[in-house]
Amino acid sequence: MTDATIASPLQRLRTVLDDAVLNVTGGERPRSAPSLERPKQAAHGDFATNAAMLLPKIVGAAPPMIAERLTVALQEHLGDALREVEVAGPGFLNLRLSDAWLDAALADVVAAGERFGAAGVAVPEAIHLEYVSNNPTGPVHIGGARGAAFGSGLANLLDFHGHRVHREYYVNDFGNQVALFGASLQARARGEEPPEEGYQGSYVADVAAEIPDAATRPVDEVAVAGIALMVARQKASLERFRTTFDRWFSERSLHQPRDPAEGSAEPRPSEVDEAFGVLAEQGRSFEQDGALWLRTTESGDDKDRVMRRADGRPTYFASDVAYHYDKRVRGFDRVIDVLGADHHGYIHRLKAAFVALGGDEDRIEILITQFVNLFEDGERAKMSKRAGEFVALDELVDDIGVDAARWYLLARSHDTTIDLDLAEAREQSQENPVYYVQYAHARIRSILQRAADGEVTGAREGDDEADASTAIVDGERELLLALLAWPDEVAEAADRRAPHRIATYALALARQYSAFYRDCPVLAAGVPDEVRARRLDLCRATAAVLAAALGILGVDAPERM
RNA sequence: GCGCCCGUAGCUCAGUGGAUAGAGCGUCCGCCUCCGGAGCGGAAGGUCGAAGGUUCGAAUCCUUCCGGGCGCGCCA
Repeated sequence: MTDATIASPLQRLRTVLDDAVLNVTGGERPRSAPSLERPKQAAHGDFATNAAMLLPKIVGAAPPMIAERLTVALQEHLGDALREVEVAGPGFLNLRLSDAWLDAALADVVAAGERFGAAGVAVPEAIHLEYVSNNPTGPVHIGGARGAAFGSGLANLLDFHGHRVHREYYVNDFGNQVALFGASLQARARGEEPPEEGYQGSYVADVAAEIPDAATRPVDEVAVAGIALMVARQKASLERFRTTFDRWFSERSLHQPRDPAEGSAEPRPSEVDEAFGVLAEQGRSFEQDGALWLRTTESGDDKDRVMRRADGRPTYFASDVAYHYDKRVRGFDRVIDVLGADHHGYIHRLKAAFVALGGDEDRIEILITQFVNLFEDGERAKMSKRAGEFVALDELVDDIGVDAARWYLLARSHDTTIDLDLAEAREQSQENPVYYVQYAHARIRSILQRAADGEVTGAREGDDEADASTAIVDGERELLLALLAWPDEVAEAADRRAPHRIATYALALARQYSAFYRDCPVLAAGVPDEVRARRLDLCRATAAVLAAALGILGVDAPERM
């Protein structure tokens, strides 16, 4: 079975519902697709739909009346699979499915294994995803940590959903900050203080010590060597944080002439110059006061932006323009930039550049991650007091661990500020949500291992009084319904660029499993074989979905803890 | 002043048109003859910042206002 042929049980049910709707309307579709979701209350059935309430204008009848007609249509389509339908409230249709349907659905889930819920996207895209992009003149700081958690989580999520994701880090290795970094390194190598506006962090001396002859070499060579070392350090920090990239894109490369095209001896102009040429051709740029400007106001910016100063030096924005030119030329279906909150003012100008260079406005998304405030027992935390440094990603990971750090940074929507209490994430780690989910996974794996070893535990008190019925009980049903929601959760989270939804879902599923674990013995003697088989399947499916969810979040799914 | 984000339980946060608004932590009361107690059950706790509006229906959409964060360079 390939990914493309994995149709989720719920998806098939939705198709039936759509058919029923078309039957009732005579072929016309409602403006918005009918919902098909688990109702909040168990009394409202396995699934509920608002379909009847979307159709009054089309059908010319009141929702309850339409619901009755939908009921008939659904009964025709589903037959015995449908155990019960009721019209409730303002026109909701509450569906209850038969054991046979549920068993078949479970079989589908188990067959799909860890790929259940994967590759569900209707139109896969090649997506360029840029995230973190810290300056290479210091360690990855807490803002970068959030960008890393969100960016890598989003990349994993989009990938799981069926897109092709290219992960990229933009290295700002160009401009006067690089020169300043070089000067700071050389000063440290000579045992001097860095320049007034230079880099003061303690890491500067460490890096300087790794550069041969740093005290005497030309300062620009020191700068280049220093940047290379810093990038390597960032790479190591990020890999430890389970955040990787397909490419580390050099800003400097945008300013350098490129190798000749095939069959030519002439070097090609830099991408900056080429982008400038395209913009001039398109009439998107203009010269004023000797400077070269881009008309970013056409994309909602509050003023136009300079790309090249009167003295010929490019601005930082020139690099952005060329970088987005490069992204566009590389031929992705979509470009997503993940930026920190302090860059939200750049949204318009980046979109303007992308569009001016021939990109489609709907093909670029700029996502802003909000700030992270660290607390320690309710007080503002001061982790790194070394001058000139923000709290480093490494320190955070040393303190609370990769799994907790990723969970806390990824379990919340990217556009809300996070107040992270380190004492809570660290000292109460035993009761941390992330460990709760991991525990559920480890516990299931343990049961599955025992089952594989042929273990049967003693009958539990009360078990022998139970009849030998093989009907699906509430604990099984609720867990299965939670599992069936997984593909929808993935689709929703991916479409909304909201990996935090995966964390919310994983926690809810782990809770649901706990209820099942409490009420439904798997290995106990006296459990009918058919029931044990079903419960083992539920265990297998839950473990697979938890592992997939944790995998998206970049959190370990341990076999034992 | 203008722009972006946020305002939901004591705290941290889910919930972007559906039925009685949820979780974790914290607090209180219970549960280890039982597949992993890193667990389970229960309780208390909410004018969803405020006021209008749209709708059969609003935490969710619109308007205004009030709080908080961030940004408004020919710096990078």
